[in-house]
Amino acid sequence: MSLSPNLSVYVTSPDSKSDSRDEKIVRELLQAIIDRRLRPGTRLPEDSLGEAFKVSRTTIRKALQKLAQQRLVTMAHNRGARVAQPSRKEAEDVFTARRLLESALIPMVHQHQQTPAYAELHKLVKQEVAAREAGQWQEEVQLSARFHVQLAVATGNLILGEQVAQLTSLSSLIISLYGTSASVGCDCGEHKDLLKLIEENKVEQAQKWMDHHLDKIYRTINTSLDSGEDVDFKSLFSS
Amino acid sequence: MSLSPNLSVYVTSPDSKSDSRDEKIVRELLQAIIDRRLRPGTRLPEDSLGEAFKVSRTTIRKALQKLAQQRLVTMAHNRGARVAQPSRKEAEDVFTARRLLESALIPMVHQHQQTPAYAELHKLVKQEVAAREAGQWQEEVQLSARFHVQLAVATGNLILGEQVAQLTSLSSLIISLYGTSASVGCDCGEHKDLLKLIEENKVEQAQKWMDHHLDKIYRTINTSLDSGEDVDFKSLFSS
DNA sequence: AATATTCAAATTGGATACAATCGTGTATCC
DNA sequence: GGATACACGATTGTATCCAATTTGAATATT
Repeated sequence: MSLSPNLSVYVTSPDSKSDSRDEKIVRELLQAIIDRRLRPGTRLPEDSLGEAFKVSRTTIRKALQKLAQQRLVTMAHNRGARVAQPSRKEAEDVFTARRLLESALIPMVHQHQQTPAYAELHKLVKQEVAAREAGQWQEEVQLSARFHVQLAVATGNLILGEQVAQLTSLSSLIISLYGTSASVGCDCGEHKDLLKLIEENKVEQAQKWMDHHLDKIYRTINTSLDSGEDVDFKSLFSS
Repeated sequence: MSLSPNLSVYVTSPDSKSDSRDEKIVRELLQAIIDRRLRPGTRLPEDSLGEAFKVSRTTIRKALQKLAQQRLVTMAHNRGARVAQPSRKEAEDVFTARRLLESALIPMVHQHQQTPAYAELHKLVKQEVAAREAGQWQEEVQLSARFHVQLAVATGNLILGEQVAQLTSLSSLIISLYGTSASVGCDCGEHKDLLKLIEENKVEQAQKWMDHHLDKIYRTINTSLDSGEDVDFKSLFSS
C-alpha cells in the first residue's frame, strides 16, 4: 500500500528511494504551494517548469495532473494550469469537511492507542512551539498542518490519513488566498491541550475542542474578499 | 467548480458536453470496474486499451493515472497498470472511513434540507426496489451506490460528495474481490427506512442506522479469502 | 476615432518515436 | 543435474514532434 504524494509531504516517510521523477516534482510544487511561494492563480506553464526541473513537458504534465486531481491546481482546456483559487463556497466546504472528519476520528485515535504515534505527536507539538518562539513563520504553519495529518494517521487508517492530508493542503491554499494576518499565528501551541484531553480519556471534550479549533481558523479567513477566480458572467449579467 | 470523474459516474450530470476524451475513458473504466466486468488484478496494458478506445497511449495513460490516484488501479514501475486488489487491511479501512463519514454527515443532510435532493433520493430508492424485483443484479448494486453518494451530495458539500463517491467506488471493488453471495442483495430496499428516519427528524437514530448498515455490509465480505495480491513469500515460507 | 477583422506568437493537446527496464526463456558452466 | 549468466521479447517511461487553440496586437474599415 503505497503512500500518496500528498501524505508523503506531511509524514516523514522512510521510503524516499521510491521516488519516481514526477512524484518528486509533485512534492516540490505541493510544498511551494502550501508554503505560499506559489500564490493562488499563478500560471504554471509546462515549458518553463520543465526547464526548471530539467525534464520534458511530459513529466511536468503528469505532475500537474496529479495536483489537479487534488484540486490544488486547475487545468482549463488549452489554457494551461494555474495554482487553484478555491471559491468561498469551496473554502467553506473544505473546513466543514475537516470539522466533520477530524472530530469524528478522535475516538479512533483514542481507541487505537499506540505509543509511537503519541510520541510523534508530542514531538510535533514541541517543534511547533519552538518554531513559533523562534519566529519561524513558515516552519510553524507546516508543523501545525503536520500535526493534524499525524493525528489522522494515528488512527491507523491510511485512507483517513490521506483524506485529511488532502484537506489540509487545500486549507493551506485557502488561507493563502483568503487568510488575514490572524489566520497564521492565532491558535498555535494549543495542540498540546488537545493531546492532553485525548490522553486523559476526555474524548468528547477533545472532539468539541477540535470542532472549535477548526471553526476558529475558518473564521479568521476573510470570506468577503474576492477570490479572483473565473466568474460566471452569464448568470451575473443576465439581462 | 468542476466535478471529478468519480462523482460524475454517480450523479446524473447535465454537463455531458464537457467530456475531454480521457474523462470519458476514465468513466468507462470506472464503470467496468464497479460493474465487475473488470475483475481485481486484471492487467490493463496501455497498448491494447489504446487500441480499444482508438486513442494513443498518451490518453490512456492519463486515464489510468487518474484511476490510480483513486486507488482503483495500481501502477507498478515498468510493470504496468492493473485493477487494484485492495488488501484486507485496506478493505477494513475503507469501510471504517465510510462509517465515520457517512454517519457524521447525516445531521448535515437534515440541516441542509432541500426538497430536490430528497426527491432525488426517493427516486433512487424507488428505482432500486424496482431493479431488485426485476432481478437486475448490476443495476441494483449501482443504484444502491448512487444512493449513498447522493446522500452525501445532499449535504450541499461537494468535497464530502467526492470523498464518499471515491470510497463507494472502492467498496464496489472490495466487494468484487472479497464479496460473498450475501454481499449483494442482503440489505437493499432498506434505504427507504433511513430516509424516513431523517425526514422524521430522528437524526441520531438515522446515524446509528447508517453505522449499522455499513457494518453489516462489511461483515458480509469474506476477509479470510486471499486477495491474490502480491504476497510476501519470504515471510510466508520462512523455514 | 472607434470598432471589427485578420494575423502571428505562444502554449497546450495528442501521437509517435526512442530509450530503459522487467520478466522469461535459453544456454553455458560448474 | 543444478545454478548462474546472458539474451530476447514485451511493455513501460520519457522526449520530441506536429496540429489545434487561444491570446494579443496590428491592420483595415466605416
